[in-house]
Amino acid sequence: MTYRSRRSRSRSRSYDRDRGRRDDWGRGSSSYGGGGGFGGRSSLKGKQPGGNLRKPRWDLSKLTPFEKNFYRPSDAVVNRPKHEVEKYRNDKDITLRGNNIPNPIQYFSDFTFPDYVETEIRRQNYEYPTPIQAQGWPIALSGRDMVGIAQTGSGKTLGYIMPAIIHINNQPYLSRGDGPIVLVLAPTRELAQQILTVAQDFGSSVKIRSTCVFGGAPKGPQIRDLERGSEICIATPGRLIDFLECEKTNLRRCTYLVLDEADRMLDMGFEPQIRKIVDQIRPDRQTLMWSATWPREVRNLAEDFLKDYVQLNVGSLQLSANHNILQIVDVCQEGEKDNKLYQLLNEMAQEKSCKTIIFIETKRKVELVTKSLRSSGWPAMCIHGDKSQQERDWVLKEFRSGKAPILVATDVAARGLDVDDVKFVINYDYPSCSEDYVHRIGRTGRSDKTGTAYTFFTADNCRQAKDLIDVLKEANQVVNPKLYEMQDMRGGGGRNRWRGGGGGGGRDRDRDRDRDRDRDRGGYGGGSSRDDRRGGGGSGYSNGYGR
DNA sequence: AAAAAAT
Repeated sequence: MTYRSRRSRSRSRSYDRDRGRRDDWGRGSSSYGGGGGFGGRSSLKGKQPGGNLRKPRWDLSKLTPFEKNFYRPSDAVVNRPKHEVEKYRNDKDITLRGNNIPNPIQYFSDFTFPDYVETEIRRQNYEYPTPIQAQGWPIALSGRDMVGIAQTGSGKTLGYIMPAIIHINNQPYLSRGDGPIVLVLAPTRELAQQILTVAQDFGSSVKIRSTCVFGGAPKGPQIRDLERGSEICIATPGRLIDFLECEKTNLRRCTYLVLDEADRMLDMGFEPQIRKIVDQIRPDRQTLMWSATWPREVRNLAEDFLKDYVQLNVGSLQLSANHNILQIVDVCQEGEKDNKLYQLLNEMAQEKSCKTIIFIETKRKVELVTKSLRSSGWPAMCIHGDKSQQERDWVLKEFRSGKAPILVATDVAARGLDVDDVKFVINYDYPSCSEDYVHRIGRTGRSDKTGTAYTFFTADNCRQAKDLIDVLKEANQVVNPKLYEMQDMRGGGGRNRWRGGGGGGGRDRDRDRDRDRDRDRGGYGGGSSRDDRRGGGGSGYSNGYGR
């Protein structure tokens, strides 16, 4: 007997008994948003996104017993003995803040997983949970809210999808007209689709239906999926609000909310949309928020959306890149870039696998460079936000499969994209903030592989020099001496978006970071001195910058 | 100044 059937059978009687009253809360009138649920009819042309959505009046006292207790902590959680836990956390550079934090699980065997999860873990040949999963799963499975701060590629998608699937299996089946139980919000369409594949890999064997809701694609199929019932919905904000407004779906059944790449979504100005959506979800939901950084804006969002949450941080809070990546910075003139690019591509073409992403600042330049590459016979394709979604999907597919091993891209591809075997990242233009640099080069060196990042750095980028030097040093890379000259050209640290945006210079950021660290120490008593790892000096790399 | 995201 599967976990699901066991669970739902033991629960089904009380659930059925409650169904009559359930309608009071669900589709009925009394306590829910005043007559007919979400917003009025569709006389809403030309309004602001979500302007039509009314915030439901949540009357939690009128919930049925089941709804009140919509989730019971999973019996899959096993608490490890304490001394092992401390050792694990120290080894993995994991920091935590919060009350009553469940102990991590280090091996899959530490869990008594439901059968279907074990089957899936075996089928996909996972050996160990990643650190984010090892510490994140017990938290998520115990029903707690959490913030996970980790770079992408750390296994965080499965970190929230697996608990989501167990969560769903503790719920009654969807009825006609029910919206999703699990909602995942993501910043870009590509990322949303990528999360969908993880959800489907894991969920399909237990008949959990996942669907993806995003713009640029026909609405029909998405609406059909929602109407048929999907337990998991992964969405970019705009299209979801659209569907909520015209009542193609609703969030009345949603009890598990994931905000992925929260810092990115805030950067992109999604905050009002996110708030509109979250307002539609019952306040006693379980909320998981994921972010690569922990700036004030994200902290504020966490304070607003999460209750008594556990903050889990894997890796250091300072801006740092994956250490499996060889980072080479070429300080040069704008006009030299094209020749240098061709030179690099020629060298790379010698390698066996040579999937390469070239990042360029503007959509127009992306087009130009792609054209020039193609006319020289390079198998390059490009992706940016002005292309039709169809084209974006197709290009990405060709790149993933290796048919088109050179991808020229704007920052639409900078974050979260998980493509196997990307060997090289070329920053043709240095990004506007160094955090994006870390994300871009993170497209290579995924899942313990190695990769190389070449970066063209011009005098125009000098205000970013200090951040870049810090990142290079932290990753024990050779620092091109010309970078120090660049840094001197404009004193240290320019303003950067990733810490508080307005007016934050390098010094502000250091202060911010120190305070974070102090709070960590106070919070759980063990704040390891992450910064001590800095300044590791030279590595064995002899690289050819400045060629 | 630019990128992303609903039509």
